[in-house]
This record gives sequence, C-alpha cells and structure tokens, in this order.
Amino acid sequence: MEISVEALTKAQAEAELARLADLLAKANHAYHAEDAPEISDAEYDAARRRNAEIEARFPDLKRADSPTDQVGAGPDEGFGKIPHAVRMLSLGNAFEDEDVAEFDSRVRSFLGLPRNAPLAYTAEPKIDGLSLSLRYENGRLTQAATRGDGAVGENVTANARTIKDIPQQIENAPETLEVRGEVYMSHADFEALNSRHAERGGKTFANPRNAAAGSLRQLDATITAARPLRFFAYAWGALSAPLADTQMAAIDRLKQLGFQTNPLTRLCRSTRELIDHYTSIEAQRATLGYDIDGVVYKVDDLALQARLGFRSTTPRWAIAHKFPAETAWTRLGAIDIQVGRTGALSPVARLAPVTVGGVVVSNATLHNEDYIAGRDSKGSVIRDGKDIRVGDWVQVYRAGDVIPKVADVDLSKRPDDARPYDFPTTCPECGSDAVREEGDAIRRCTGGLICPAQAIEKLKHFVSRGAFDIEGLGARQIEMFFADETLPIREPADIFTLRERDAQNLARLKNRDGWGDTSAENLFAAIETRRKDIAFDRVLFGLGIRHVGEAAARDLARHFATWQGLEKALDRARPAAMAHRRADLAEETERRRATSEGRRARIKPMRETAFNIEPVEADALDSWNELIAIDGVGPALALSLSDAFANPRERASIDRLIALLTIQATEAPTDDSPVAGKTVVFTGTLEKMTRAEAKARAEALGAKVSGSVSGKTDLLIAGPGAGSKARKAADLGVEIIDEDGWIVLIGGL
DNA sequence: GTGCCTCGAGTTCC
DNA sequence: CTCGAGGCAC
Repeated sequence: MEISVEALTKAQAEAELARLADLLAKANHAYHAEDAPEISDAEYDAARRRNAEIEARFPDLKRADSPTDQVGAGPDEGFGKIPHAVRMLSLGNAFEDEDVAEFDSRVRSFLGLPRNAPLAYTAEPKIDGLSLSLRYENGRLTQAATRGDGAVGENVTANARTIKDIPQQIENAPETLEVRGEVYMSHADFEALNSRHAERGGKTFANPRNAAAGSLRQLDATITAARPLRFFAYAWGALSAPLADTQMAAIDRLKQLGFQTNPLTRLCRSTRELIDHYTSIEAQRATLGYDIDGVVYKVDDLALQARLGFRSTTPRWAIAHKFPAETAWTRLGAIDIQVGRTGALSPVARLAPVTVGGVVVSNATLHNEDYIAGRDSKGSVIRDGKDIRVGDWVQVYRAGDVIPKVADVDLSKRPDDARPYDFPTTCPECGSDAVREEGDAIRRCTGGLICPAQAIEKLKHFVSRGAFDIEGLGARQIEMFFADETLPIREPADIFTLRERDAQNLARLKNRDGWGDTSAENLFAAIETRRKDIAFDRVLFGLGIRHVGEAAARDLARHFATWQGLEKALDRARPAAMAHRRADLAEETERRRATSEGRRARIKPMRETAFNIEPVEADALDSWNELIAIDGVGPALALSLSDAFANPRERASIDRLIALLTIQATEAPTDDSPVAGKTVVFTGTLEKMTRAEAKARAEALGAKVSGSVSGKTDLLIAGPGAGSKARKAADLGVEIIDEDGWIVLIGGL
C-alpha cells in the first residue's frame, strides 16, 4: 500500500518522487513512442496526481526532470500556444427582459419559424471563472487550453491535470472530443486560500475569479495542484462524432463521461420560462457557494444551432442574460483629457478609489463631451439631463464587469461651488485647435503628427499585435524611445534605423540601465525579422489611418496585392477625392450659413454636389470608383486613406518607412469551396432555408452575396416566383440553379 | 429613408 | 467591453 502524502517523511517523499518520475517517464515513452501503454490510464493518472501532491507538500524536493513539467509529447515552455480547432467565442449579452424577447425573435426570424412555433432553449447559470478547452484523444486528456483571443489559447495542460473535476481518462467517448467549460473557485475554498496566504503574509486575491485565474496560470503546476480549483463542463469544440441531438442531452452525456455539469441547467419552452428560471437562479445566487454573473440561454436543438451558426464574434444561437452590475458611489476628483492616436479627446474621470464588484476602481471613462453634459450622441437626454461636475458624488459600475463607467450623479450632494465642466476646445497636449465635425460625437485635435500625443499613440499602434508586433518593443519601450535624445524613435521608419544609429552612437543602448548586450541584440534582431518580412495588410493597418482597421486593411491588401498598386490607385484617385472633400466643406459652409440665417435649407447630398463644383477627369473617377467598390470600403474610408497619402508630411513619413521594408504581396485567399470568391444572388422564394440563413452559409463558404444581378454575378439561385432577376441573369448568361441545386453545391443543409 | 451588422477606436485593471 | 459610425440591404 502507498503511504498517504500527508504521512510521508521527507526522505520517503524524495524516494517516492524518484520512483514516480521513472514510472511516468517510462509510461510516457511507451504511450507516445511505442503506442503500447504499460500501465493503465487510471494508474497513470493516479501516479501523476500523487507526484503533483508530493511536490506541492515538499516544493524543495521537486526534481529537475519533474513529470509535472512535462506535457504530452513535449515540454511546456512557459505557456505554449494552442490553436483552437473550433474557435472559442464570447456570447452576446442581454440585460433586460426585452433583450431576451428580441433574441428569441432574431432566432425565429433567422430560421423562418413563426412566433408561436415550439422552440426550446436551455438555461444555465453563467459561472464567473475562466473558460477552458480540454482535448481528449481516445479518451485520454492530451491538451488543455485557455480561451486566449478565441483563435489561439495558452497551453495549461500540466495545470489542468491537477484539477480534480477534470478526468484524465474517460470511457466510451468519441475518438476526438474537446470538452469546454469553466474553471472556478468556490467561496469557501477562496476564503480558506486567502486566510492561509494572509497568515503567511502572502498576497491575497481580490475575488474568486482572480484567484482561479492566478492559480491556473501558474508556470509551476505544483502550485496549481495545491489550489482548490473546480470545473463545470457546458460545451464542446472539435468532435469526431456527435454527442447528442440536443444541448440538454449533450450535457447529460458529458455528465455520464465523468464531468461536473451545473445542476441548475433547465430546459425552457418559452421566453417566459427562461425569465422565470433566471429569476429563480438570481434568488439562489447568494447561497450557491460560487460566483455567477448571469444565465446563459442556448437553442436546445443542435441541428438548429448548426443552421444558426455564428456572427463574427458570437454564436447566433446563444445569449448571456446578465445580472445587473454592482454599483458604488464615490467622489469625482477631476476630469482629465486623453488624446488618442486619431486625435480624439477622451475625458477620463479621476475618482476617489472605490471597490466595485471586487475590484478597486479609480478611473472611469466619461465617453465624450455630450455624455458629461447629460446627452447622448443623438441629442437625447440621459441621466434625466444631469450633467457631471468635478466634486460631484457619482455612481460607478463596471460595464460587462470590466470597463468602469460613471452612471449617475447625486445632485443632493453637489458642492455649492461645482461648475459645469468646460470641455477644452484646444488640445491639452499640443495646443492645436480641437474641433468637432458636423454630426460627430468626438472632438479631435487637429495637430496631426505635430501633436506628441498623437505621434506616440500612432507609434504604439504601429508596434501593436495586429500590426508589426515587434517583440521587446511594446508601449513602455515606445514611450522611452520617443522621449530619448540620443536614440529617438519619433516615427515608424526610426525603428528600422535604430541599430545603425545605435552603432554610430557613443551612448550605446547596451550600456544603459536595464539593457545589456543580449537584450539590445534581441531587440535589433526582432526588428530585423519584421523588416525583412512583413505582410502588406499589417503595414497598412500599422499606419493607423483613421477608418483603416484590421479588416479594412486586409480587404485593401487583397484587392491591390502590392503596396505600389495601392499607392498608384490612390494617386490617380486623388483629384476625385479632393473634389469630394471640397464638396464636403462647401456643404458644411452652406449648412452653417443656412442655420445662421435661420432658414431650414434643404442640403443636397454630398455626391450630387461634388462634381457640380468641379468636373473630374475620367481616370481619377475610375480609380475612385474602384476604391469604393471594394467590399467594406466607402467614401469615408477612401477619403481618409487618400488624405493620409496626400498630406506631404505624412506621405514623407510613409515613404521613408516603405523604403526600408520588404513587404510580402498579398494573395487572394485560396478556398476549396465551389462558391469561394464567387458573387451569388438569391431570388424568388427559398423553401428550405431563410434568406438570412442562405446568405450566412454562402458567406461562410467565401462567397459574396449581392442583391442584384449584374455582369459581376457568377451564380443565381432562383426559387419559385423568380421574376426580373432571373430574366436578367438569363440575358447575361449567368448560371442559374434552383434551391436544391444550391444545397447540393454547398454540401447539404 | 431606415434598420441591421460589422468594424474601428477608445477604455480599465490584473 | 461598449459606443459610434460607416457600409449596405431592404
């Protein structure tokens, strides 16, 4: 018999660790290399767990070759990255009962179900912890990954193996099964852990969620083993065989496989029942023994879930009904103005520190000028029109339990001398005029690159993750280099001349505080890696041009393929862009004049006036039209892009950068779906799926769905009752198929 | 002209 | 995470 871990002497523990290390190493080798396990999975798991427990009790005895540190086939370096086979998405939120009713209507209208047709949902508590994806191959746990950004998570396999609710081995499971759920800590375990830490003078956690997060993300799995983490399973990712036909049955199946599932999961047959269950869970909230922050509703029928599919970041078939956020009152000490990369002036509330939902908050966003004054962007009254003043007592909450916001003001506590806030009309960073354009909620600094705040924020954006993502050159380093006198980085091109300038400099980087030979060389090497090989869309996104985010940059890069292609198109389109800009200005001047004269003049839309002012040559017009014909690119984006390239100062900075880089041309995505890259049009009545569903499926397969038939149309799907579109398509020689043909083409419903 | 939907931009705290 | 606004379909 094994001696219990608590009873082991130190010498016994040391011998035991050696034995277990040997045993597990052999078992690992047998399993991975020879595919012939020498011990049963249960024995393997028990050995692994015992090893972790002994290490937790005698941390100083932990071996250099500790099995805890070895994950599956390879060692775990820090936290490796694991791409999710099926993306881990977040959920849409509902706050009011009406939001739940709207969710139900959205689902029904997407599926083409009448209002009174039966439609069942599951409802379960939303655990406030961290989501985790567990991969089982042939019943054995092989990988555990955090959510990460949804596409790629962190490898926390060694840590997950120490959690008792997570089985190492499951029977009668599909060959491949990814189980998803929430890691959390109970209230009781959290209190005990904190008092244990407090006794030892260690740091305590602010709340169970942080404690669970901190425990799971330990590099040393023996620490995780000593922390009382738990796990509820509620979903799945990749599967080699379906678990069940319904959500409810799938959850039952997970339970049979040995996972903990939440006992408050219910099947509900109407929004009324959903709300009732929500109310019931809310009433039990305080006595559950663990934190929850709402109730999750899911369409029960998995076939319907599949039809509903996903929007860009959330599934259409589920929603989180959140409990009202916790609020707190505190005093507003000051209002500061921050200047963003596009020059936006954002007011930030400096608050007397106050605890909201287990976190101490001392800053909160005030959105914009109108929000402070008590209006929303459309001019409607908010907070009963109460404005926010320095010195006021304000109510703070954390939107989505994350972002602190000021919700309300207590007028009865307003100091006599409190004055309405005067929003600055000049930039606090550079003194340039800060202007608010017609219809815009945001006031912006007009200083452009002259404004140090804008320059530095642009640089931070340039090195950010979606752009150049240079290791060792984050926001902190950018601030440091921006202020540097001998080795400054004031614009993106400066990054790529850093090494050369450093070499010419007496005050070398490696001799500075916090820097050495290795760190300086690592930085130069990281910069060089990106300089030699960077994707076109990343460069474009990195420039930080207004309206050009990641998606738009990708679309533009795909369309133009090369930097020179884009540059030429913009230069050619410039006269048309300038005509638009002038027409814009003329329109605004006209509106001002009309308003000042007290007339309600009817203003012509921009496009009608634009070319009345100044005819533009056909070449420029063509280029402009090519630009705004790109999916997702409209006049606002095209104008902003054109402006950036037309501004001499900005263009020079861009040219200096481009001259230093080797940019990869972008190829159109290759997709093997038969409709990928095709433009398709639906007409007539679809009987097997709704319009919205057909469109979503087509887009998911890489097709572009258009509303009208033109020369660019590749395929028309015509249902019964098709009329003029079908005739036009026939005239143009466009391929026409019926709904059944379409369903065959896309590989079934 | 109106109403989604997606994307961009700005934000806090650990 | 949220809000605003651009883009696009209806």
